[in-house]
Amino acid sequence: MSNEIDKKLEQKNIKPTAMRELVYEVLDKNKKALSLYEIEQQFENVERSTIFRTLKTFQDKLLIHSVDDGSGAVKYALCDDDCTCSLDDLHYHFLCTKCGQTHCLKNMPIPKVDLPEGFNFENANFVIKGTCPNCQG
Amino acid sequence: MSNEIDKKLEQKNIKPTAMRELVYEVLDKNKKALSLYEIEQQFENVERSTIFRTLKTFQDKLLIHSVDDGSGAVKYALCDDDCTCSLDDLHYHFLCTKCGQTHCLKNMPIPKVDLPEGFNFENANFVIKGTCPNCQG
DNA sequence: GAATCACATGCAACAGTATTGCAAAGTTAT
DNA sequence: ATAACTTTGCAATACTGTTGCATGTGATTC
Ligand SMILES: [Mn+2]
Ligand SMILES: [Mn+2]
Ligand SMILES: [Zn+2]
Ligand SMILES: [Zn+2]
Repeated sequence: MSNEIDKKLEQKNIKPTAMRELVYEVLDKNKKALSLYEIEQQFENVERSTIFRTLKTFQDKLLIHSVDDGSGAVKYALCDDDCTCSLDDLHYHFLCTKCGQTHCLKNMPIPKVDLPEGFNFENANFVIKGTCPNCQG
Repeated sequence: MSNEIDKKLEQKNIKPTAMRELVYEVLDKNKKALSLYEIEQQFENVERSTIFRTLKTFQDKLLIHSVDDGSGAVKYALCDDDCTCSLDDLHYHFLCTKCGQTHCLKNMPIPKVDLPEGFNFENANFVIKGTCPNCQG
C-alpha cells in the first residue's frame, strides 16, 4: 500500500509496521518538529508508549532527530535522506513563541565554535526563539 | 551578617531573607549552573517549593538566568553585576557529558544569526555538549 | 501445518521535574 | 496592638518521559 513510506523505512533498516507507517506519515506531512504528545493527538486510539518506542527506533536508526527547544517537551523531525546525524548535519532550530511550533532550519548548519582551552566539542543544540512567518503581526 | 550578599540582593530589588541569602550563597560559591535539585541537595531541610519560588524571584529580578541544557532539569546561574538579561548578555553554555556539569561561557556572546525571511529573532539558547576541562582523559 | 522464536504492541504503573493551593509564620506599615 | 502584606512549609497535582509485563503478530524452523 504505502510503498513510498515503506521504502523510506527500509532504507534505514526499519521493519515497516502499521504503526511505524502512521508515525512516519505524521512527521512527513507536518513540516515541523513535533512532540510525542502532538503526534499522539493526531490519532484516535494509539498508545503513547508505542509512539514513544517508535520514535526511539526511528532515532536509533537515524531516520529522525530530536530537538529540546525548551518548551518542556522534546520534539522530533524527519532527517534528510542523506543525513547521518553527524556534526555536519547539525542545524539551527527555531521555536515560535506565539504558536509554539518548532522549525528545522536545515539550510542553516551550525558553525564551528572556538571553545576555551580544555573544552571539547561533541554535540550542540542551538535554538532560536521568536516569531515565525505565520505569526507576524 | 552577610552584608555582601544582602547588598547584591538589594541592588536587584530583592528583599533579603534567610532563604534567599542561602540560595544566593550556593549559586555564588559553585561557579556553574545548578538545577533545582542540585541546589536542594546542598541543604539539609529546605523545601523544594521554597527554593523554586526563590529562583523564580531571582530570575524575575534579573539576578540569575536559566539554561535548558537538555539534561532534563533547567539550571540556574548568577548573572554578572551589569547583566540586564538582554540580547547582549546571551552567551553559550556548555554541558559536560561526563560529569553533567553545566558551565556559563560568559565571555562567549552568541553571535547574530541571519534568519530566513519572516523569522524574527527574540531570544536564543545555544548549548554545546562535550567534555569539560575536569573530565579530559 | 505445528511448534518455535523474535519482535511489536497495549496496558498499567512508575519516575523525575515542575508547579500550585492553602494555611501558618514572619515582616512591615498604621 | 492591629491590620496588611510577604514569605515559607507542606501537600497535592500536572506533565513528560520511561519501564515491566502480558499479549499479539509475523517470520522461521522442523
Ligand atoms: Mn531539525
Ligand atoms: Mn549562563
Ligand atoms: Zn508561529
Ligand atoms: Zn566534566
